[in-house]
Amino acid sequence: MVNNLKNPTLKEVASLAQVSTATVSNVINNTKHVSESVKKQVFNAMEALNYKPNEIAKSLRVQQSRLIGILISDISNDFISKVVKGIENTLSEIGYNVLLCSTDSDFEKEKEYLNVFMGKRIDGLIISSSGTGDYEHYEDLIKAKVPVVFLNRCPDHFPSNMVMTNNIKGAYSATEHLIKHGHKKIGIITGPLHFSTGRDRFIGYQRALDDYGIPFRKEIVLEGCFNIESGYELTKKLFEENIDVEALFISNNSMSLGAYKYIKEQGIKIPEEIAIYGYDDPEWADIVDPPLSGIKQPAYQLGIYAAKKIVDTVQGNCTETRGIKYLDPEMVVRKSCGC
Amino acid sequence: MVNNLKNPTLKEVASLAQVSTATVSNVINNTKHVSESVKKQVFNAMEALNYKPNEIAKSLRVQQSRLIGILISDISNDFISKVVKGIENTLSEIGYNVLLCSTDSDFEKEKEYLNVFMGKRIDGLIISSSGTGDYEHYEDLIKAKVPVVFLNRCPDHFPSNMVMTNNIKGAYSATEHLIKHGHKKIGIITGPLHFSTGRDRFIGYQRALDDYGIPFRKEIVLEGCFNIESGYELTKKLFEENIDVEALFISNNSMSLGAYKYIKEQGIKIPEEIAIYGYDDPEWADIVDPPLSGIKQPAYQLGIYAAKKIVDTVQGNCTETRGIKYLDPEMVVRKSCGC
DNA sequence: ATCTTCTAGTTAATCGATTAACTAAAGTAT
DNA sequence: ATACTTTAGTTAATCGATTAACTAGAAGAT
Repeated sequence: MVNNLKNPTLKEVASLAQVSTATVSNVINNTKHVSESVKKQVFNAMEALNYKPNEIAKSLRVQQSRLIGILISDISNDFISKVVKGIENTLSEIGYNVLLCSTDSDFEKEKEYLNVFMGKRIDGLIISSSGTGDYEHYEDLIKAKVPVVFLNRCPDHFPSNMVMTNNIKGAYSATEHLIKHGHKKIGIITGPLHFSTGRDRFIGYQRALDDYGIPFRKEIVLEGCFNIESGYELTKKLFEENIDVEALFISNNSMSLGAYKYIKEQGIKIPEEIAIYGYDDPEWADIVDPPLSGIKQPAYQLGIYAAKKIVDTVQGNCTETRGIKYLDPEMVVRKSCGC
Repeated sequence: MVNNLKNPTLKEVASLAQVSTATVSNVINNTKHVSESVKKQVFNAMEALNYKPNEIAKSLRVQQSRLIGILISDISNDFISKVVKGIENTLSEIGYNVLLCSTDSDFEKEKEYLNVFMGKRIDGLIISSSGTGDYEHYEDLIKAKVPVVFLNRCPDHFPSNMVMTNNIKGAYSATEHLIKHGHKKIGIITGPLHFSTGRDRFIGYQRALDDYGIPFRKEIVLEGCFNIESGYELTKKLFEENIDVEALFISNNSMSLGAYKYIKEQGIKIPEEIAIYGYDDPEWADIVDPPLSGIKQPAYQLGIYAAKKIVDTVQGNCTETRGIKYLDPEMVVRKSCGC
C-alpha cells in the first residue's frame, strides 16, 4: 500500500501510469503533445493517488517562486487593508500569491523582512512602508535585481516604478474648498513631512494658500504621526493654546478620527467654531456629526494597479524603470467643511 | 568574475572558502562543530559573495515550507485585519511567514485557494472563512494531514482546534444590559445563522430573553449578511414596517454602521426612539452621536493565540485535536444603550 | 528501396540546499 | 605499541519537479 502520510510524487504517478516522469510533467503542463490514451492513463493515476504537484520543487527547478511580497506598515489601517485586498484579488487571478509582512514602521523589522523575502526568493515586491525615510536597506534588493513597485510612499531617487494617488492635487482641492468657504485662517494637521505622503499633502496645502494670496503661517502647521493619538494631541494643542484658526485640513483618516475625538469630548462645534476637511474617506465619515468631508483615495484601484505593474515587471513586459503612475483622488463633500 | 545576475549558491561559497558544502551548511545552521578558523573562512566567503541561503531549496530538502496560510473572507474588515495583524506579528517572531488569501466568502475561490495552499505545501493553515457553512472541501486538508486552526467561525464536527471569542456570552451580556434598562421589546439584527458567529450571538440573545422571562418574538429577528448594506436595509425595514421594538441588538460592526447610517439619515433619536447595543468595538464607536455601546472582541489577542496554536500543532507540541479556546469579549458601555 | 522528417515517447542532468555514512588524523587508555 | 575514541572534516544521495538531448518507429518523398 502507498504511504498515506506523504504526498504522492510525480514519480509515483509515472510508475502507476507506466510512463516516464517527463511524460507526466508534459501532461500536467501541456508542454508537449501526448496521445490521448496516454493522457488518460496519466490523469487516472493522478486521480487515484490524489496527486498535487509540489510547487516547492517546481519553484526550485524553474527558478521562480510565484510569490509577491507585500511590505506595509500596518495592515489594520482602513486604507491599507483595502489596498492589500486589491493587490491580493488581482494577483491571485494571475496565479501569484501574497507573502504579507507588516512592519509597524519599525526599521529593524523592515530590514529583517527584506532578508526573509530574499531568502524565499520572491519574484517581486510591493512596498508601502518605511518609517524613517531611510532607504539604504533597499540596496540589497536592487543588487539582487528584485523587481519592486513602491506604493503611495515613495523614495526619491530609486530605479523602481511607483504608484500613488496625486496627493498634491488632493490636498490642494481640500484647501481650496475651505478657502472658497471664505476662510483665510486655515491650519493643517499633517503627518511626518519626510514621508512623501506627508510632504505632498503639505505642498498641496501650501500651494493653494499661495494661489489665493493667503500668507503662510508657520504656527498653524502641526506635524505629528499618521495615527489617532497624534490627531487627538495636535487638536488639543491647537485649542489649548488658543491658536487663531477658523478651519483645518487634516492629512489622513486616523488623524481625523483623533481630531473628532477631542472635538466631541470638548463639545466644540463643527463647522461653526472650526471647519474641517480631511484626507481619506473612512467608512465612518457619513455617520459622524457632522459628516466628514474628505479626499477619497482609490485604495482598491491602487492595489490593482500595483499588482498589475509588479507582475508586468516580473514577466519582463514592462521595461520602464522609473515610471510614476498617479491615480486621482476624489472630493467627497459633506458637512464638516461648512457646506 | 562571478555572475552578478544570479544569486550565489552554497556551492560557490564552499569553493571560495575551500571547504565542502557540508561544512558550509554546518556553519550556517550550527549543526556540527566546526573549528573557529574554518568558520571564519566560511563567513568571509559568504560576506564576499553576499550570500543568502535559498529557502526554496531548503524547504524541498527538509520538507517544510515555514509558511502558514491564512484563509479569510475579507481583509478590509476592521476586525479581521486586526486579527491578521496579531497572527502576522506572532508568526514572524517564530520564523514563519504568512500566505494571505482573501476569499470574499466565495465558495469556488475558497476551494481553489485550498489547492494552492496544498501545492505550496504550507505547514499549517488558519481559517476564518467559509461562506456557505459547507465544509466538504476541507476534507482534502484532513486527508493530507495539514494542521488547521479555525478562527471565530468554526464547523461543528471537525478534527481541528479552534479559537474563538465567547459569542454566546457576549451577546448575552449585551441583551441583558438592554433588559436592565427596562426594555422588553428587544429586536436583533443578525448575520447568517449558519455561521457559528451568527448563530452563537443569536443564542446568547435568546438565552438572555429567556432567563429574564421575556417571550421570544420571531418577527423582531432580522437576519442578513454581516455587511454595511445589510445593516442599513434591515434597519430600514424595521422602521418602515413600524415593527414594535424599543431596543436593538446588532450582531457585528458593519451592520451597526449600516444601522447608524439609516438612523442618521432619518433623524431618528438614539436611545429615545431606539436603544442600541452592538457587537464589536470599531474605532469610530466613540465619535458617533451617541457613542455606540458594544461588545469588544480581543481581535489582536485572538490572532496571537491562533498563531501560537498552529505553530504548536505544526511542531508536534500540541496533541489536542479538538480543543476549543474561548477568549472573553468585553463590554464597552457608552450612550447608545441609554446609559 | 532508401533517405528524410515527424511523432511520441524516454533518459538523465539539473535546481540548491541537507544529512547519513564515511575517513583520516589526533588523542587516550592499557 | 596497540586498540579504541573523538574530532573535524568530506562524499554523495536525496528532496520532487522540469527539460535538453536522445531514440525508436511510423509516415512521406523521390
